[in-house]
Amino acid sequence: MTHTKENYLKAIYHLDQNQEKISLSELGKKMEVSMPTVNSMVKSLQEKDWVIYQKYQPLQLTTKGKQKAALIIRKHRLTEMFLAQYMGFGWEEVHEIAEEIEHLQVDKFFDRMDELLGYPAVDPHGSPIPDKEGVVVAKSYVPLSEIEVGVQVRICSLVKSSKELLLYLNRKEIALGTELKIEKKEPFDKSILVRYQRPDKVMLSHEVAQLLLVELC
Amino acid sequence: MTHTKENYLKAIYHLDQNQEKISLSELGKKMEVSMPTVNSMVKSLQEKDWVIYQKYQPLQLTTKGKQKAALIIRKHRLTEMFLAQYMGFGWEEVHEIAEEIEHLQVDKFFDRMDELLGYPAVDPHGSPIPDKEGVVVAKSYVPLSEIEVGVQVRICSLVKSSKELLLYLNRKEIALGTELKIEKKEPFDKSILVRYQRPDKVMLSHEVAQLLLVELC
DNA sequence: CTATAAAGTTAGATTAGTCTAACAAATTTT
DNA sequence: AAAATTTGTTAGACTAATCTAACTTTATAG
Ligand SMILES: [Mn+2]
Ligand SMILES: [Mn+2]
Ligand SMILES: [Mn+2]
Ligand SMILES: [Mn+2]
Repeated sequence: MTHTKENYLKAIYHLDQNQEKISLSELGKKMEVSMPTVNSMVKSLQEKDWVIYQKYQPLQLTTKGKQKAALIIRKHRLTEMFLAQYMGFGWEEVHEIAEEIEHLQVDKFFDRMDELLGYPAVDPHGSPIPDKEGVVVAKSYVPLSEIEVGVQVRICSLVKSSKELLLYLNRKEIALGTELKIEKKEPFDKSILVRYQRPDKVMLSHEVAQLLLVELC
Repeated sequence: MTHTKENYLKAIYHLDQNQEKISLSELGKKMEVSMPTVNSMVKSLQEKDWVIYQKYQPLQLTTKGKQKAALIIRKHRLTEMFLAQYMGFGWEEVHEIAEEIEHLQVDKFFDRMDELLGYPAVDPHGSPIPDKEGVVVAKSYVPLSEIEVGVQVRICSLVKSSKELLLYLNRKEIALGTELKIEKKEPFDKSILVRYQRPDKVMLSHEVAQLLLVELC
């Protein structure tokens, strides 16, 4: 399995999480390649039994493909955790580096990271780390946008951890584990006013609140 | 620059250290590829101005090529040091892992390792780490085999750090920094008897003694 | 100084991953 | 239902890295 195919498989896996059916054009967009490229790639992924594909039909990951993808994601997330915990990188820096490291073939390296980290369950963005069999145990959190006024919650994960969001949260001093209380909800734009370890109350847009996954506390 | 070309360049660099002239067949042997493969590769390395090459003539690294190679070796050795110091890998394990990691393109990662390690000058086998400009400052040590009886020395580096040698040294409890005194030299097979932090004296073959680079202490 | 052997080259093929251009099928809009 | 748009396919080309087979040049050994 090549570096390239691993990235396709991961992309398909992530698309699979959000939609049931995966179109070639979506995959092409995500991978930033032309349609003929994606077309020939899915044929070759099919030959390895990682996807099911028929002309003009949407793409589907096989169980085998899902597992393969999960194992790459395991490497990715373990790496992110290691970069954050052991090397002092910020949560907004780790993804880019892990994107390369995830393709290393030497298992020893990832096993040692796992051990040093004490077998972590989640990455620095709160996403679950698949186990060595490729099984993912994901907790079901609720978007902050759906919490009622007066309730106290803890930030546990993010829907999409784009660098921009992470830098925004840094500026607001919001991190995983931050506990906050909903002070007020503005019906007009659905923005919310929250209070946490800062002196002043902070306003969060609906857009942001939708991306923050929380649990009650 | 691809992963593959980086490995060729490194191989040429290492051959260059030992011999003046580098033949394609040697390079082919080192890289475990056929002669036509090595032939077409050197042509392509030449186009990038990393080597000088003319039909039927031995290969030569350009200054540019030497620098490129040194920067890859910098990544390799920094990685080895990090694996040993921060992740608890043995000196016999690090090379194989570093062989993969050295190709990562993300400079941030290597810079952070360098910083965390306190800008080390040598790798876990005592080989010098080239600086960010690709300049190598190599100390000139002496093989243990050339030291006279009665002299006290410190092991500082190895001529060739094969896994087999490293495991042998582990068994003998010899590491970088080990200080030893030559007790006796056997003229017949040039083996030497040494004493160090062990209760008993230890016999080292000429073969081994040639590979251990020492300085007086 | 010829005859082998070793080293190096060329030609041609293969696989992986990519592209553009041209066309076809499916979907959406009018 | 026809037209327009989007989506997907095919054909053909390119680069990188590799191989085998056949040949040539250079080196070595009688
Ligand atoms: Mn990530
Ligand atoms: Mn990747
Ligand atoms: Mn090494
Ligand atoms: Mn390598």
